[in-house]
Amino acid sequence: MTTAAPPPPPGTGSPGAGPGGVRSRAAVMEDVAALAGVSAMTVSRVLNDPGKVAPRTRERVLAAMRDLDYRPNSAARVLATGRSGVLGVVSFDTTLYGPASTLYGIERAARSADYMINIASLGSLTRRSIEDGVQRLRSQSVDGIVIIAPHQSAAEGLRRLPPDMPVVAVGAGDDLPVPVASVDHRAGAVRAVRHLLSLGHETVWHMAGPADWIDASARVDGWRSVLAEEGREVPEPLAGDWSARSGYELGRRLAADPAVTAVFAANDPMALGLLRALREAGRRVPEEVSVVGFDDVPEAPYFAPPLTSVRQPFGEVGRHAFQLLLERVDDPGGAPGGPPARRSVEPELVVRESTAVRPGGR
Amino acid sequence: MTTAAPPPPPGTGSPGAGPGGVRSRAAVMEDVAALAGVSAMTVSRVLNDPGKVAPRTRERVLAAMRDLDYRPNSAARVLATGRSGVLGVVSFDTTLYGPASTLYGIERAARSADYMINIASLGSLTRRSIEDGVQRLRSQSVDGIVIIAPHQSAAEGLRRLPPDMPVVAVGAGDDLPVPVASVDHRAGAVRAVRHLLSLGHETVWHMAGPADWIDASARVDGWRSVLAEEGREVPEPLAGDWSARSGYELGRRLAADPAVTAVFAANDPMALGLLRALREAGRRVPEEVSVVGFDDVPEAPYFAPPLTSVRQPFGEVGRHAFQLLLERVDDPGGAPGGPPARRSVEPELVVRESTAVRPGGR
DNA sequence: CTCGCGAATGTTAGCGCTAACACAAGCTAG
DNA sequence: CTAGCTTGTGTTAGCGCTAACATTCGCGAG
Repeated sequence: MTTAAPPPPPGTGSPGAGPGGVRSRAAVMEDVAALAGVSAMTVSRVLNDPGKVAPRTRERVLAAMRDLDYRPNSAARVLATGRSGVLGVVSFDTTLYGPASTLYGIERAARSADYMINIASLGSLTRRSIEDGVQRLRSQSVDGIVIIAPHQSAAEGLRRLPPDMPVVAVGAGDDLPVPVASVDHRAGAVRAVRHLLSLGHETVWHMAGPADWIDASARVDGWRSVLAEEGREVPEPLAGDWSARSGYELGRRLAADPAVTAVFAANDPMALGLLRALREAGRRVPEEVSVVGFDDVPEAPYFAPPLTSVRQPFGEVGRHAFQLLLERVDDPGGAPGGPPARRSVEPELVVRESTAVRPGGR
Repeated sequence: MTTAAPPPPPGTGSPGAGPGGVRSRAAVMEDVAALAGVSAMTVSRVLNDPGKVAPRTRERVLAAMRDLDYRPNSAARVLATGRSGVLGVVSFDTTLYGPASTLYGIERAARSADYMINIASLGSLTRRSIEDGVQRLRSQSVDGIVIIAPHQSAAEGLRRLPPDMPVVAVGAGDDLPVPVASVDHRAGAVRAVRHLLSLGHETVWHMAGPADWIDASARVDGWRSVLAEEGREVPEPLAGDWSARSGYELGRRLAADPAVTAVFAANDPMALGLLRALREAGRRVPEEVSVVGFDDVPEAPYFAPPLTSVRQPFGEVGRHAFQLLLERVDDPGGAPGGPPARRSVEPELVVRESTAVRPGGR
């Protein structure tokens, strides 16, 4: 636009005019320099290294910037420095509570460090689409990339990344070649299941997430390990797709089985679907069946009944991801050799009214 | 990084070597040109205007690009052309279902037109913070900005925008100086209220959103106008903050009033809170009280009971916003004089089990 | 009084790309 | 067989900024 557009029609006043002159295009560094009576380099220094400019000069330059409403052109800065102050985020379905909250956490952390966020959300979860997202961000000269895609396919995609681009992953597996910030899903599941066992239930059924999601399988692991450790029977887990709908459909199967007295659902929407299925089957919660969810969405306390759930500190995970990425950006070599950094947060069990002592229990 | 970093440790082969050498820095256009035996300009043309290059040459250039894994540097392109292929989105709390879904819709539309998305999410809704978000995006050289902030303060902020930046708003008021894509909240409220009246309810209570949100007041308007038109009593609306929590708290007041037989809640989470309050007060839904929500979140069919709600086509609104913005970007002058474009989508009422004929009614 | 040094500022060049024009062929029309 | 076009390609300059080096000035040490 700057050079291609014809000059504005004559007579259109003079927006952002300097003293006297008619200025119509946005001010550039040279304009500020001229107005302040210094060279462009000095203006640049005021922006990037104010200590190196004499206070009097600095004031003059700052005043000129204000007068002209000067705003540095980031493209030019990127071209000259190779750094953009922009981080890329690759994410799948930002409509889901988890990804959305994580993204939000990253964005807040980034903002406070004066970084901007470029998002590339994926239409599907495949190695290809992840690589494509990374490439699209790369060509935007982002300084680093956060990948929110706790999915098998992400793990594969992450192994074939360009080595010169700092990348961190959120909530992905343990054996990745990049730093990972995550919630300890396994520990969360352990807490949920222990809670149910402590209420006297013989065993705990599990409504899992999709098998190819890493969070989902970590929760299955945690659930299974507690049952094994305590010598309980391990029922076959049912796999849903995170949606309330799938929770409802699988829930009807569980509701029909009188042996089921405690269910650990892999997320809150599935737990909601399950609650409906139980209600329709005439099985009362928590009197006959106890239910625990995962996520602790803000609505969980208002489910029928209020849902006991494992709270995921998404905001904190987002902050950690940002921190890890920043470390990589500032030190691109970064601890080569050793395994990449992990930063993991323990989720917390929030007990509400959907869990109770087993009917006829201890 | 490019120029500032110290040279790589010796032994890593010569960076950017010619044929036969080890190449370490990313390839640039000049490298591709050399390999293909043409000038950089021809490479540029292959990228931007392939028709102007002879087929044989084009093939050679494309092959060279592949060989070198060449990826154009967008910063340089921006600097040279003034266009970035990036759109900015200013949004408030992308954790909420509405903004998140709209953002997602915009992102999908943008991706299919090869645009990238830069987000600036706001910590608070004030004129200042909106202007700040716009400025941060502007300095990133975005081609245009979508503002998702259906709030009074946005309206104020929008009036003082730089005139040279294409901006569209999502779901904001009617009298804005920029194009607006939105859901017709008023029509949605009208449908909800008419539905309740058609079931025989004498009148309909309203649990509103925050008064300074434009969607909220449009829904209040719709609700009030139907009642007025039909000559019904208009109860005082109760204003919440969109959260299930506020729905619960206000809901307790409504639940205590035996005159209340039908409530229209301004969104689904508030309706959820209300459902809990009614349940706790022993008032059965829908036998004693009918409830309608707004948004139709994916979980609404699994509430207790499944919630009748007004479905907002967020994805479609996102697409419209993107379209409007694209029109502005391609034609910056764009219909000056006349009022800016509006594109509004009618929401749809989805009837489920939370509404029924008034107790003892016709 | 002169040298040297640090602080403040200026100059030059170049980041990678594309607009605008220049040029070299090959062609058709007169 | 030359003017005049079209087609394909190259050359030059510059987008706005900053790294690296160059210059100027003032001041205390020798």
